[in-house]
Amino acid sequence: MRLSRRARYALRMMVEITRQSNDGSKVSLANVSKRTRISRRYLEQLAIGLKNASLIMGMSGRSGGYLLARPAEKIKVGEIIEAAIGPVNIVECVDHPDLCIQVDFCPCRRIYQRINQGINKVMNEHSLAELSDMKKDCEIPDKYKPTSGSCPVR
Amino acid sequence: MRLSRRARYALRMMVEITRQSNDGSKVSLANVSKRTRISRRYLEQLAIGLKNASLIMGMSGRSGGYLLARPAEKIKVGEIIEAAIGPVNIVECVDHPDLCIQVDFCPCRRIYQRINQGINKVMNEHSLAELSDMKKDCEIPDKYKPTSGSCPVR
DNA sequence: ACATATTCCGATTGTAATAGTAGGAATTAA
DNA sequence: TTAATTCCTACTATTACAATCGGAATATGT
Repeated sequence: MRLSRRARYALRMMVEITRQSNDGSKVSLANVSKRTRISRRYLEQLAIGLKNASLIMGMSGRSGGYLLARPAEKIKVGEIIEAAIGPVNIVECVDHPDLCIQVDFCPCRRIYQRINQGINKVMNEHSLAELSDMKKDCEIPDKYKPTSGSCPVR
Repeated sequence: MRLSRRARYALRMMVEITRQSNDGSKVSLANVSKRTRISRRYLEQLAIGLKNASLIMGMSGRSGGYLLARPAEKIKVGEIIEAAIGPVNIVECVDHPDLCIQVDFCPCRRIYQRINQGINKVMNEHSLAELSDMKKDCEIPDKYKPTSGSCPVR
């Protein structure tokens, strides 16, 4: 039961945009890619989803880039994850009750719902601002920064 | 972020064993298969894991079968799921910190840990006995029971 | 005007995890 | 000795995910 890389990359991307965009300036995906070591191509895909969810705004053109659509305090972690991978439900029967003939008699259903609630509660208790706060050792020291090759950070 | 079918089947299997084994009697996988519509072959695989985790005991031979290794009250949902799919961690870096060069500087790590804690808390708050309790509409009415074919219950 | 850096869009391919099947050995009761 | 069971290992199919690719549209700086 893993959180997909897609979701984690989306979080890292948002953190990076927040950190780089100090005074509402635009941040290019090329820059985000350099600092996160996630390929620009992949970031582009993620950006579309985040944009459609109205979490960021994108400007095309030469000095284009992205910026947050709202203050980081008002963007919840859960919103970012949902934008990246859709609603978080650990079982299908929540989205598609008709897939299971025993939904109404399923002894486990209540447990699944509670786990779901637990996950979503935590995700919506924390904002992007909290994640982006750099008050202590949130910066990767140079000696850990790879200089080339694909992303060794998972 | 779905709970695998393997884990859900393991839960259903355990519930079925609990319900069928009233006075500590053995329950054959053939019977479990009939009632759950999960293939006997697949149940066999799951049973191995549950047995290794000391949740059930298996007796070979003609009138063999499985029974709970402990009272259902003392078996937590989390134990069953862990026996089926291993420890529940939504990110790899908990199991394998060396996979990510930025573990110590990861802004998201705390969130991941909290979500993990939330999930595991719920899973260990509930016992197999609770799931197996049949006090109300936990039985699939006959009209919903498939008579042949592969498992339509997911 | 033009070159360039960017977002934007759809398609494709590669890869790993999961689901499910299969054959047959070992065990034990009827 | 037959039959029903657990037990063990391997294989195959399917699916979801990760990642790449080509190129169009857009805007900017020079």
